[in-house]
Amino acid sequence: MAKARDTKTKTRIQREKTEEILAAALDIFSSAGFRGASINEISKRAGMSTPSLLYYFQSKEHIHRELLSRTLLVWLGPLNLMKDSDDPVEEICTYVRRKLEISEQFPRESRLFANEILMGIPRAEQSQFDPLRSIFDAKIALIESWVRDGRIAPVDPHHLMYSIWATTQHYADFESQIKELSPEKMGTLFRDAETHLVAMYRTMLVPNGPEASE
Amino acid sequence: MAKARDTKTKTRIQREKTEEILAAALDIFSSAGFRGASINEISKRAGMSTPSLLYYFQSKEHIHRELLSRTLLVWLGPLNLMKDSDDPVEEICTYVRRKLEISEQFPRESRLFANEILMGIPRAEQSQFDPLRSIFDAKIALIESWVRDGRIAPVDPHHLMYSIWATTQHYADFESQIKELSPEKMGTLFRDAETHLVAMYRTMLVPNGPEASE
Amino acid sequence: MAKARDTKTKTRIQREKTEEILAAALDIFSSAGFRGASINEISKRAGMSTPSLLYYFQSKEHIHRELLSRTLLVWLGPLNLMKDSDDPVEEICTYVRRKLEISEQFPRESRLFANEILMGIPRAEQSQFDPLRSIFDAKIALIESWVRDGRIAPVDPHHLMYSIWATTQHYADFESQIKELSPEKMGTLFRDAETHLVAMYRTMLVPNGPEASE
Amino acid sequence: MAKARDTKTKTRIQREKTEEILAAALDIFSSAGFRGASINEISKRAGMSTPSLLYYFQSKEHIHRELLSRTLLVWLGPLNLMKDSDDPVEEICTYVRRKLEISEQFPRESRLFANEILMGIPRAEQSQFDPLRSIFDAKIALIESWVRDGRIAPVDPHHLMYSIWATTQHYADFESQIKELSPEKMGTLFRDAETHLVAMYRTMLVPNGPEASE
DNA sequence: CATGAATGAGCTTTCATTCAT
DNA sequence: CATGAATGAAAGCTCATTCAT
Repeated sequence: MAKARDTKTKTRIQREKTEEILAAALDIFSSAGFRGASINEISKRAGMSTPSLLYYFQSKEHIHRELLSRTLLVWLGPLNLMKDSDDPVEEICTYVRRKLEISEQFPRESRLFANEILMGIPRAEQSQFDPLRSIFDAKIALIESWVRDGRIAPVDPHHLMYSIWATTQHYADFESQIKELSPEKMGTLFRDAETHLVAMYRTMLVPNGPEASE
Repeated sequence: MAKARDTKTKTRIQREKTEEILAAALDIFSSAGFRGASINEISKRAGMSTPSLLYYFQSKEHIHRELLSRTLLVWLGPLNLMKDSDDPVEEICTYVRRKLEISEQFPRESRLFANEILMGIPRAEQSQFDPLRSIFDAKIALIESWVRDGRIAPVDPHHLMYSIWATTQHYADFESQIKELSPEKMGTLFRDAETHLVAMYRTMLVPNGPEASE
Repeated sequence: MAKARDTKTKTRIQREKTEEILAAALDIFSSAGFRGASINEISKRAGMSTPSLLYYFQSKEHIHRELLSRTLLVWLGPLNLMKDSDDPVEEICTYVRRKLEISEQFPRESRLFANEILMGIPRAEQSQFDPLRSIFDAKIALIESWVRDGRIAPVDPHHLMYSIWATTQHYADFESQIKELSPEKMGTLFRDAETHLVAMYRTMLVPNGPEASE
Repeated sequence: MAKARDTKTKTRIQREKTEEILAAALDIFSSAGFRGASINEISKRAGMSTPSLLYYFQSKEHIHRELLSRTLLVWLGPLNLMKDSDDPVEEICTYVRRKLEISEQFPRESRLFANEILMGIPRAEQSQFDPLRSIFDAKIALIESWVRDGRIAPVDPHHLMYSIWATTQHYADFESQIKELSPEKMGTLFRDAETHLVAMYRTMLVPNGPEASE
């Protein structure tokens, strides 16, 4: 009845342990997948016994769920920042830049997220992805309005979004392949990627003058 | 001599069973990951006992290895077809189309492949990626020559390739996310994606400003 | 109904195959024990499929049983040759020599036999050891008569027999230990053993003259 | 840290369980051999679940290794006690008596040991026999010195040792055969064996012909 | 005769989880 | 709070054996 997970108000020590567990779990889950990870391994990396770990989290799934929730927040950060603007092309390019930065700084989170989707979103409850859905719809509407007003080139907003996600997340999710194929480019990978992607999306999105359209 | 896997020349029944196992294994591996998949589940789906399955494949790893090899062949198909051409922009656009078609027709293979890379390409499977490497280098050199000759817009060949892979594979690998976010678009997903991607890469690659085009 | 094991009259080919199987099985059983040996391994070494092997022998146990029977015959050979004689001491020494020769020439058989006894004679039916029992009793009686007549020194016939068996079989059964402890003596092992053992038993058995026998 | 086998300092319960497991394992290993024994059987006899057993010992091999180590200590006990002495013949006879006592009191250990050697001392366990080697060499040298000084009859020390081992261990290792052949002698088996063996080795080792004795 | 094919039973081991202290 | 102890379930895999051809 005194279990950490039952109380809303946590002591400092409880919060610290929770973070240590999540840090360890992120390492393991992101490099072995949910099924490939064992809570023994996680507890060992977190420097505690497995029963201790399960004192803080009801089950392996609960740890994973919490990690996924946090990852989603990180993931949504750049998207939340995309607002209507005087310069929609640059607004989108900024989104690309921020999204790429997330890949660079949170590659394990990106892989955790990718794995979840790759496996068909099996565990996460519908509800976990709800925030994403409503924000996504809003931003799609925003881009649609930009297109409608001729402020960016005509483009399918959904596929634009998917392209941005794909290209930016690729550098985190497929890092091992990139390392395998072009190890010599790793030093400036994210800088070059930014240059490349921003150029690509800018070229694509700059609207033709109304006279030259078509 | 006694076991199916020992013989080079397979009987009809061996070929059939082998294919049935691989089909079942592709289902399971692509939706559960290597560790998440159990050979019990695979054998059940293939309609045979687990020892029967192991009569045809030495181990779980051997099944996975074979699947990965075949997947790599499929994966390399479009890349192999990319050749020097009078119209390099269209050559690349054709590559994009073919790569997208692979995603549409072999989504499970794509996810198997993605999972492998996401998990960091475990050492055991590394050598399997060797053929990819040499073909990749050749095609990078080809694109470089097109850039050098001014036949396509200046672009970093590596990042162009990564972008193409990312954007085309996304439709297979992140399908569950797409279904979650825009179920109403699933009907024409790949057609729309093709339109979008081909437009994007064409815009990006056409060598000169619009005034000088053609 | 036509199975080889059912018919008493075997064709030449059947006899050959049977021998090949037994030769392979002796190798495996003697170096891995009954449980440690697998019929797959045996059939592979015999150069045939496992079902073929089981065509000639009903089961793993049947192979083992046949091997054990044959081994017993070999084992009994020297004992059978021990007869009443003018010089009982030499008769026993000759038995020692012959028994040692068996160890030298049939070490695998000796180990098979030893393993069976070590494991408590679990499989062999009572009946298999019956011939040994009656011959043993006869020879014990013979030795007893020699002792009674003062033709050899007073000795407990049972324990004399056990000593001879122990010391001669040791060179086959514990060969790996001897190799480990005195590899430099392996070259002349059996010659030295013979010298040593014959001297030991002769010293022990030579009767004191009647006047000196306390 | 979490597992019993990781800690150097064991709790009372750990020591107890460890001993229970080893007791059960000795029963099973000595009567079925390493391969023939299953940890399921061992855990059942020890009154615990198989995972519990594996909580105390990493693997089947580890249990066996520990048993073998302990057995070697018991085995070496009498040999260690053999020292230079005023009466080398009696010293050796005492060794024989002690060795025989070990066979009587630790027959399962003797069979475990014998089985290991019979199977050729699998590589994994080889290093465990190192202590035996050095002690053996020392005692061989001791006996050699006795021979050199004429304090015992000329004898090959290696073969003397092998004879002693063979004859004393025989009563443990081949017990089932003895029971089969002379059940009526089981009551006084070890007492008779001692009489017989001590007489045999004394006769053999007393340095001079009977005329000069004392 | 010979063997490819098939499988139930069993093997060693791992894992997520519970419980008592 | 923390952990030593315990286990049912399931994993990958081996094995002796059967059966149809």
